[in-house]
Amino acid sequence: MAYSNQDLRSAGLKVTLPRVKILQILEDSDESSRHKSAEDVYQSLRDAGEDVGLATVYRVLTQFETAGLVTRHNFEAGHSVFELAETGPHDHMVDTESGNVVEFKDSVIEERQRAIAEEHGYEIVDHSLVLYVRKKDA
Amino acid sequence: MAYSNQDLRSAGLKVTLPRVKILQILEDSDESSRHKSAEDVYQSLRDAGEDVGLATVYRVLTQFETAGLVTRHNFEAGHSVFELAETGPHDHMVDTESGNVVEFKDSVIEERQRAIAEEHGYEIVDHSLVLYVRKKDA
DNA sequence: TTGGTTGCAAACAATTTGCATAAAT
DNA sequence: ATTTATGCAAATTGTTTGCAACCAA
Repeated sequence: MAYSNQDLRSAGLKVTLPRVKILQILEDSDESSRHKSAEDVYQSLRDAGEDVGLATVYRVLTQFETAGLVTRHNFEAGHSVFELAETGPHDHMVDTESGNVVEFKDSVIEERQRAIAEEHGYEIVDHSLVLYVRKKDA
Repeated sequence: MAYSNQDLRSAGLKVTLPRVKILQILEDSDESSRHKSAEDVYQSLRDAGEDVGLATVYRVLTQFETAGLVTRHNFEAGHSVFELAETGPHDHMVDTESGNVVEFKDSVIEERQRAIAEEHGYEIVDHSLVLYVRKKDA
């Protein structure tokens, strides 16, 4: 279920080299490196010998976000990280020592969130749950 | 249970006008405006006739954070907001239309978080849960 | 052809830092 | 008298924008 050029077209975006390459980079990353900053993506492009400007990386990532292809996170101040949106909604656990990110999903928490918002007369538009964790030493 | 000059001293910080004033501003804000950006604090200072530089506001807020007197949040990219730490751990609901912030606490969610981290061999060091919400139209 | 797209440089916004001066202990 | 803080301006960092050249449709 990888994104295709057709997905770009459907989003009203022309199929250009920068876009295709960036999408590829996001798809090719394994689970432990799904979350990349604009700078990360930019570096990957350079490593792959592609001559794409950093400004373009930002523009494309923002367009992808608008199109719903990627999700932007602000785990920490100062910079955003992006991830492909194909895995559906989920939350994150960030290992404070290794920087690793683990994804998880919990319906109990989801339901509680909904209920709490409702108690206050609200409906949830979006949410962000990040657990900052440390490996438990045996 | 307001913070005092003694708390500043205990944190190894000299009791200076900027620090006292900033602490005061954070304490005097009512529940609906507990969360302030550095710029907000800076404006409050100017409104109060105090001539404190913005750089100092940033420095002091960062020192307060280190000392555990305030907590920094990154609700959205681009800027941080700070709040007094005296109310203990809790989560946030941000009204996407008015910008209002509502605090809440839910032990069911807390327990699930703990359990989930544990399932992965982790212990929670910190966490951030923000619900972006919208008033439910009747 | 032609309107969307890119690269580059300049513009920006939030935050940090260097340094000489000023204030706290 | 010492040590720590402050204000200001300059420097950084992450991100956005203006614009002329460029490329996909």
